[in-house]
Amino acid sequence: MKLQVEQRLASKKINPTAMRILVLELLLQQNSAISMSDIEKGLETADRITIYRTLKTFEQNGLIHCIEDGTGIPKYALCVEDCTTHEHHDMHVHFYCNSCKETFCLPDHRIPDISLPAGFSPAELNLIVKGTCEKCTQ
Amino acid sequence: MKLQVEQRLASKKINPTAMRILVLELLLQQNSAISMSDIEKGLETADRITIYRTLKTFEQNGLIHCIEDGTGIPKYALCVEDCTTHEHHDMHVHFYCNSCKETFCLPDHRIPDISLPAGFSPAELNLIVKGTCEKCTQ
DNA sequence: CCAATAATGCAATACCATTGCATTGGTTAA
DNA sequence: TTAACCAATGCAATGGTATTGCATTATTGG
Repeated sequence: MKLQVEQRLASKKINPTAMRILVLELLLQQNSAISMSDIEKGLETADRITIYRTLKTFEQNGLIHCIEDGTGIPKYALCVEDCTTHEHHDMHVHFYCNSCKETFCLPDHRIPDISLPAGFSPAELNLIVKGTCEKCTQ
Repeated sequence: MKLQVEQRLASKKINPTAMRILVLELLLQQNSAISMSDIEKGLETADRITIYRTLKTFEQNGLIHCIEDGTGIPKYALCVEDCTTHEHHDMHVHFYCNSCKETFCLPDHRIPDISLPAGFSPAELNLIVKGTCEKCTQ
């Protein structure tokens, strides 16, 4: 278990400190994207600023990606294994549930091509679908 | 001119006060979505809180819509004429230019249908395309 | 014209991101 | 083993924005 976590950090060239292992373990347990304060609540010992910098480090090294789901509060989720630092730009769909307020990555649902007006060249796509999630529909 | 502005307010059941006319006129002049502080800078006399509440009123009455373009700073733009309060949810594409930092509505470019996993029911779509805009491409 | 209601402006609050700086901890070289 | 270095951490402080309370002013309806 812990070994896998450390390997995952190492594969992204991130020093496996105690704090980073804790944060990564917490992220691995999630099935939805979580905010900085979620992480702060999930860890007894941690200082907000340390978590903030830990997430920045993870993001820069392509371990996680940041999602702006329209709430104004950034959420974080693990990238898929093979995403590289420069190309990990959320090319999949994110789903925000209006009921449980959770944000899900839908990595299998790629964003279809959009036709843009002449002169507009796209670099990055970010599609937020809001609605009701699987759990809350029942 | 001013008459048209007042009529537009009246059609959304918004009392045409001096401040609201000024803010709406400013919005009519834009060809991109602007933030609250943009409006504050654009108007000599205005108080930040009044603008804040004016925009909330406009939004509630379906005169403008709010765009979360991923910067964390909400932007506002006029809705198309026929949009109703409950159905004015940004079903078109927004474009954020990484160069000039402006946010454009592309109302003619509707978002294609997305297939979601079973149980997920969409209510609202929000697609932000980031890249380089017409002006900055040249 | 007056009373009721809505809108405004000021002050204050709260929240979150971000940075500076001092301290800790772990690794390397002498 | 110790000294020196670099990365990581934690505390304190700052800055920006959203948001609310309350008193004042403007607007509307009778």
